[in-house]
Amino acid sequence: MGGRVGSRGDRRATIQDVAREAGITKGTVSRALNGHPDISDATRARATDAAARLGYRPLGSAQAIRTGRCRALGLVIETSEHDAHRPFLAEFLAGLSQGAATEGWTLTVASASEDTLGTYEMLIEERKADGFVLPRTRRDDPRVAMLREAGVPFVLFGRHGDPEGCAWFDIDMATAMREAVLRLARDGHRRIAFVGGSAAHTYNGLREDGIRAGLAEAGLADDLILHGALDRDTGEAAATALLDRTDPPTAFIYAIDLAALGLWRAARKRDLRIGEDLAVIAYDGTPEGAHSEPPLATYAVDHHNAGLRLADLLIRRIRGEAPEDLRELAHATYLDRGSARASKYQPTGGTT
Amino acid sequence: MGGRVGSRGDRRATIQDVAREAGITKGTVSRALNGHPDISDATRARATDAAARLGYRPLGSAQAIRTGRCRALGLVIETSEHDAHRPFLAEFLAGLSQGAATEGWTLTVASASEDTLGTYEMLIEERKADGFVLPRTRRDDPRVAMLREAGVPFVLFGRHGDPEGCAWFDIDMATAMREAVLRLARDGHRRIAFVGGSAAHTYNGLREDGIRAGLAEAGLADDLILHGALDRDTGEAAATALLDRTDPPTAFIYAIDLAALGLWRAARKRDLRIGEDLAVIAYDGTPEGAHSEPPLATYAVDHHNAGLRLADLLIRRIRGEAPEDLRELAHATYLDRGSARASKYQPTGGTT
DNA sequence: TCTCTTGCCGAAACCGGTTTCGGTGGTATC
DNA sequence: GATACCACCGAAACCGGTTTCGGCAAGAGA
Repeated sequence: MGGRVGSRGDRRATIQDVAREAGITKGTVSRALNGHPDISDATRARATDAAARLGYRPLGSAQAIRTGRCRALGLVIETSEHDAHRPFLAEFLAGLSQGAATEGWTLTVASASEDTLGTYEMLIEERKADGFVLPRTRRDDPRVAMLREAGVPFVLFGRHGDPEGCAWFDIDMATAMREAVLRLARDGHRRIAFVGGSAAHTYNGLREDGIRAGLAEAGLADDLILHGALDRDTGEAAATALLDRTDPPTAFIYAIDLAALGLWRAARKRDLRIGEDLAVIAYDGTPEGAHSEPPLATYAVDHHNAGLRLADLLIRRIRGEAPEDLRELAHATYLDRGSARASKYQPTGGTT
Repeated sequence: MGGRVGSRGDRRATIQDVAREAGITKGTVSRALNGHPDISDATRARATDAAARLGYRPLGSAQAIRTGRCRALGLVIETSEHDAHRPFLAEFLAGLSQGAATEGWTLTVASASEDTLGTYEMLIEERKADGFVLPRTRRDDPRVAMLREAGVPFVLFGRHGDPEGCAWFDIDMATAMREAVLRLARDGHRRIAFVGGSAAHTYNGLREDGIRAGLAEAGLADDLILHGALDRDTGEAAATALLDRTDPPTAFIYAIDLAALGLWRAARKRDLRIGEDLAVIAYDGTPEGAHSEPPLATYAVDHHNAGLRLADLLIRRIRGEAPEDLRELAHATYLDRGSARASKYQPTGGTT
């Protein structure tokens, strides 16, 4: 069915077959196909033609043993992490492997529950990956230190405290959060709370920075800032703490969608209605947000694209480009949904 | 830092180094380490000792070129699939790669948006995987036909219409669904609906079989069966259609959690309350189900364990065990939550 | 016309393993 | 005591590529 034109039975074509077909030696075929300069155009054409005729594709492991490159990107998923990133994993993986595939690379996935660094070391030692994508970067990330010292290429999804030697792709989340503040302030809110996530991760500081910038720009107080809300339960707890203050917020910004959904429960217990008494905007773009009542306004991240870009950046890093040239910042897109409004505070509605 | 004891500088130890260290030839080391019978115990001990001293680990790609095995499991995720399985992907992947790791294998992930079979063929052609895990099996699955013909080992997560030559791991979902029917019937429900998912996939028929068995056992009619509910919207549509009948159901069983959540909206529009006027049980165990009001009763699947088992089965399949010996059926665990009750129909409550 | 480059390619070594083949020494058999 | 057999290991081929090295022929310069 496939229609392979193997020179001999059903075996896959080897470089020897190509050499025979083209009437040159296998060494020459190798150099021709890999673009070495000391091959004439005519010979190169004969090699590529013969390769195409036979459907030749070099065997990755065979090249790996000489070149030391296996043309695979590594990704280690940490099962101990809180699962805020779970919903995106499929999109992200698809983007990564698709980006790798366009260059003929593959994606090697490993998981680590405890000894994360050991997992990386094993993959390096056994040459299962030429470089790594590091998701969920921490402010001071041990993986960065380790890979830096080992001289193994890597690219961050997120940023790092010390960007020296780091290539990265990230979302301009500070701008998004600043925008969120200004958006709510424009609607008349004067008491805007921010509920952050994990303090150890870089995203949290960056989002807080944006919040503080927005608050300053709007001339509002920054006394309603909390952290540590990672899921629905902790998000509810944070909301409860804030709503119980003497001068409670009328609007919330959450660093994480899933945590924001905890506000619904906290609000119900106090007979406050989101979209009327309270406004809330979050960040991530998880599918669940679209199904709450009212739906959750959020800054959505395109994780498929993130995977695509990270694969490209990492491959270029492995090929030797300078990390300083491999840094990209993309934007989150605002999904304007019901939860962002609080009719009590709308210009058309009640008082300020 | 790592403390490798490489015989020469920082280079990783090769089989030559081990041979030198043990005072035997590299061929003998290879045979000793791979358990060939024609090696004396004494020599084998010297080889393993030397290997341990040097921290030797064979280079996968080097073995691959001779043995034809790369010691990697392949997984192709189809991005075009509806995203009912997304929430589990992280757990599932973790299980798979962990299961692979225990045998020293790795997991190669690729994605396919259109040409799924082509993706498999490419991975086979380039020997990026020794076998495949096929998730979301269809009743008549083209991947099975292709891999069967190509002679490439595979293992199904789910079952197949023609089990010939198929190894698989699956959940005994028929029993779960049958139990669900009996559970609801015991609570006094006489009108029990079943809302299935994708008819092309095997899971749907198996779940329907269980439902019908349960209905027959309870002596109830099977006129409330619908299919095609894959997400919240289609789940709501199915619920609407059923509730609008002249003799509507008082209890629902959904084949998919996510679809079951669509019942909440349909019920609200009719002023029916789940946990009071209506009972619902679903299947999957998605995290979202725990946060609805009332929480969704469901048969939860341990996807991490599924990954673990599938990795083990596939590796054994690749090593040559007969597919008939590589079939496992696990059980879903019932999460008894609020949505399963309908106080109107409880023995303590109203009439039958 | 002769030498010196230079472009281009073949031959062979090499990468790190696995596998085949043959030979050695020791023990059992006649 | 000669032969057959067996357990065991060294030597070398092999897997499918890449890379080094050297030589040949053509063109440039004297």
